[in-house]
Amino acid sequence: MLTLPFDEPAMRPGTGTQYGANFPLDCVREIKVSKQEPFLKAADTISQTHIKTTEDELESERDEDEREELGQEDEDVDGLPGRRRGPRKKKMTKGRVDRVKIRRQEANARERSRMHGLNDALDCLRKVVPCYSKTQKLSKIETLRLAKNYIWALSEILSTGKRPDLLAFVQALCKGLSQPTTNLVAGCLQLNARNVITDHNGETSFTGRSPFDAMYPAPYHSSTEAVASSGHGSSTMDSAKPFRPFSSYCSAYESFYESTSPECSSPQFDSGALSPPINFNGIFSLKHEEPADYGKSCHYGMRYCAAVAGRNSLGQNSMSRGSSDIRDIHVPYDIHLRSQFYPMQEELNTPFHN
DNA sequence: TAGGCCATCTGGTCCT
DNA sequence: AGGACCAGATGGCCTA
Repeated sequence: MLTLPFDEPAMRPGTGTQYGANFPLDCVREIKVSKQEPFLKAADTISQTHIKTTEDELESERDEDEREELGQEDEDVDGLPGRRRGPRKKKMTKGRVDRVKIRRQEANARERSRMHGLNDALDCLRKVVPCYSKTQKLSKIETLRLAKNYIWALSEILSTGKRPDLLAFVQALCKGLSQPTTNLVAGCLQLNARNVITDHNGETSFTGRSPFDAMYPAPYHSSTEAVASSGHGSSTMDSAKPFRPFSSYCSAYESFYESTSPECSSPQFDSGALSPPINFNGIFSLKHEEPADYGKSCHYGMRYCAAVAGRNSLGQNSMSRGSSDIRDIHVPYDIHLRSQFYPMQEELNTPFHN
């Protein structure tokens, strides 16, 4: 018989709600110990403790099943031997029931593992779209929508080579997002969230006094102030703190287009007291600071930077504004510093290559 | 308390 | 046969 029968307390429904009613607690302990492929281990545990240790017993049960199929099942349900139609249905002996249960648990473990992999990938995606926060994560669907909008918006910038309207950029990001997420993104980008409204069709619209006022509602606002002025609750304000503030996008944006915004040219900004974490989501970055997950994001960014670096002499600050040729787009950030990281690149990308 | 989001289980389908 | 993938069902948690 099985070493851990299903009528054991550990296997009863309700004893391990996090891992499902039928998931053995021993496996849970192993799962918590091992972060890598936890549920494969769990499946192994099931396999080894339930299958390998009872191999002989199962073998004998298999023989028993075969005997039943060959012999006893000749007497069909009607009690009329030799008169059965359709595929012969195997009788569910206790051994077969147990094996089905084990297979089901293994499949559940694989499914959990698969979903965890999917969630991990989604977490990676959250880190490379605007508005990343460890404390207040975007939902799955909003992450996908924001990523789609972000790709679209960046593609527009690259294809046109023109300075896009900043508000339009944010509106493009928020298109199709729920109002709470729109508020969140607007807060992250230090826009007045009240001015970016999502209608029933998911279209974003501007309702502020003027685009300039919406972007720069005060001589200089910290991220929390900007969001607080939106009147959309302190939760957004508090949660905005760990976000990358828009000044990071703003500075990259301005460096890209050789112009300044009132916000970023403010004395406080210049003083460095509010030195922004410079990251354009791994695509552009300045030299000030590397995010904690730089190694992950640069996997995406470096490839792009390398492509640009191969065509342009980095360090030049000229840009042919309005050019539609991507080769003419100059990225004036310290990408050359990034190129110094090339020896590290393989190391950084190792997890991805594995 | 309703609704949103999520993790998990489960059975079906497809592919190797 | 077994694994991957998918979608529906279900229950828990959280928030407005």
